[in-house]
Amino acid sequence: MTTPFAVAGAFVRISARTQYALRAVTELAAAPEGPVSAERIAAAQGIPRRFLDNILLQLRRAGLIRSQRGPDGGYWLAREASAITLADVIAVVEGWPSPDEYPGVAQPLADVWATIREHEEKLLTEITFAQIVSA
Amino acid sequence: MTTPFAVAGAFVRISARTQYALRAVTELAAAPEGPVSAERIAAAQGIPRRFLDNILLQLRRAGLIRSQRGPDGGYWLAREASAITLADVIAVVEGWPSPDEYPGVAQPLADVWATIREHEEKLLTEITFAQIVSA
DNA sequence: CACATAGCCGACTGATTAAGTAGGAAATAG
DNA sequence: CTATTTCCTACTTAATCAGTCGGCTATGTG
Repeated sequence: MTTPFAVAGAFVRISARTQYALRAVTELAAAPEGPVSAERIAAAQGIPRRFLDNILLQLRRAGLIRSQRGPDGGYWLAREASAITLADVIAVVEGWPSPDEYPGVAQPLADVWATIREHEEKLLTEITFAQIVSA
Repeated sequence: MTTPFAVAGAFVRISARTQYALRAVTELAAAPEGPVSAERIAAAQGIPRRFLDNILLQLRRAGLIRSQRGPDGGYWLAREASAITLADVIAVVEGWPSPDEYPGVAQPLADVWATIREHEEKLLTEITFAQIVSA
């Protein structure tokens, strides 16, 4: 990753951390029953190993995934893939920020952002990882 | 602006520079005939003066606004407000980057970003500053 | 029990970008 | 000629991101 932000549009910036998180969860959703090691996820998705540890830890603390230590340990989804949305993951690693104010005549701009945000939010809360892996 | 990014959503991040640019153009769109000084814009929109200079320069070089030096000089729109879209301004200060690849099973995620991006782009290229100031 | 495996955890570093500043030069109106 | 206001390059500072480090803790196997 050369640029700090991977990008999908002028405004739509997705941090490497968020992408990695989404991809890791996707990997878990696609895996058969049983734990998947961080090592395997890292290899499959080309994610720096130590960084991934870090992210998986965060996801586990948030209750999205579970883990098991020791040999043949690893990670798995805490709920079914059909019950985890993209928004769930994003909320954990990025948080959902709140909009800010616009002075005077520029106030209507805020409505535009709100529209974009709502659309984004709708999409992300509707798409589950079950859909992602079956696409 | 305390945070580096003002934010409209989890992914939709708008830099201060871009916001200032949009607000400055909005100010020009709302103003009566004749030049508006950077000083006035800065005051009306709470934009750091020197920073604004910088941004206005960029907008002028891109041909979106025109300027006049000296007393009672200032800036005005190069075209009618109804012929300048939000996307025009954003393209100048941010540019429109291209999407990137997703490995293996996570590939469908790219489609989601694409959807978000398309919606965003559609909106931004449709909304003009005439609409903003009359909202 | 020893040992290998694999997750757990906080702190830290380096690079990049964003945000804003500085110092003046060049025009233009009165 | 003086005040005003834009023009322009370069610089400084602060934040964030991306990724690393070192070591600890749990757990299955022989």
